[in-house]
Amino acid sequence: MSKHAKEMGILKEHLGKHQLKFTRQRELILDAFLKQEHITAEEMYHQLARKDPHLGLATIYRTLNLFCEAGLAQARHFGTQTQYDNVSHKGHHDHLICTGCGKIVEFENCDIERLQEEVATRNGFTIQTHRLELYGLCSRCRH
Amino acid sequence: MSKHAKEMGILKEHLGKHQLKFTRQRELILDAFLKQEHITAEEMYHQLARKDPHLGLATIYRTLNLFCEAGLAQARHFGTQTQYDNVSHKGHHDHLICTGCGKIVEFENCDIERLQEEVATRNGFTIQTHRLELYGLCSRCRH
DNA sequence: GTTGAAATTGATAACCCGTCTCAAAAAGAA
DNA sequence: TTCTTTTTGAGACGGGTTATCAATTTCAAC
Ligand SMILES: [Mn+2]
Ligand SMILES: [Mn+2]
Ligand SMILES: [Zn+2]
Ligand SMILES: [Zn+2]
Repeated sequence: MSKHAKEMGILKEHLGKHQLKFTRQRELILDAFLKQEHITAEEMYHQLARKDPHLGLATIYRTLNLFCEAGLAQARHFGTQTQYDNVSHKGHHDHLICTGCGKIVEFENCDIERLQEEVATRNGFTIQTHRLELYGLCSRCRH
Repeated sequence: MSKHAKEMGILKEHLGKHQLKFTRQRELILDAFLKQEHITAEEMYHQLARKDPHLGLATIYRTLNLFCEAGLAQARHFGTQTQYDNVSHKGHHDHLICTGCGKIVEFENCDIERLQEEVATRNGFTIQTHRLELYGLCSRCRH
């Protein structure tokens, strides 16, 4: 049994439902993706160049976006490039981002989420998604 | 006394401190900007084309960024284009965004802000800025 | 295992948004 | 008015992502 059998199953189910095909590239990219917390398309491009020098950047973008549709990833726009966030084996979470060194810390806070719901309700909204990012200096960069 | 005397004063003070000049374009753009809650550079470009058909898009971008430096505006990246948020006469606030009609509602919630500080402290971070956006359907779009 | 329709891939062109460049114009202190 | 400095407008440019399209691969049906 492969290391990422569960996620591979999720992907295959999504492919089946949308008459999409299981390819060597999709398998390769999923394997690499699941080893990361966050990764950009370019980073993955360079990383995978060793395993398959012919893998195109467009394929990486297409595949990471496919993972988002399948619920395995979530696209986040921290800085200039899109970060693809691995959410397959942890639930929703938000981020602390160090403006000094770029370090990213994940966190989850039910109290904040609850207050968000309250705000939405008070304004007649039904929340579908949200984005909470805290930018600042980590302990190392403060000194 | 002009309608936007206070903000014009803030701008002029900023200009003075940085040996920048007060121009017809900057005055025109500030006047238009202060009538909005949020606006993109393109929107303002088209809107002002009537008053001055020769006003360049680059000037609008430069001037809106200047307003950010002067503390009159804040750049926000809701969708694909940068929204310049009028913060001159209200303090910091966050946003509810309707994914149906694009409506944007501003809100402020001290409890959420306090919890954010707690999360940051717990992780050794000092917050500089944050971004909180709640995406969902407004009451009209839900039906 | 072959066949053949449908999906996918990779190279690269196109795209979008925003910034940069630079010569001409405007500001404003003296 | 003079003269230096800043600003402007037109368009070129740049980074990140998506669109295009011919060649290849997948996979269901024989
Ligand atoms: Mn994350
Ligand atoms: Mn606002
Ligand atoms: Zn840091
Ligand atoms: Zn709506």
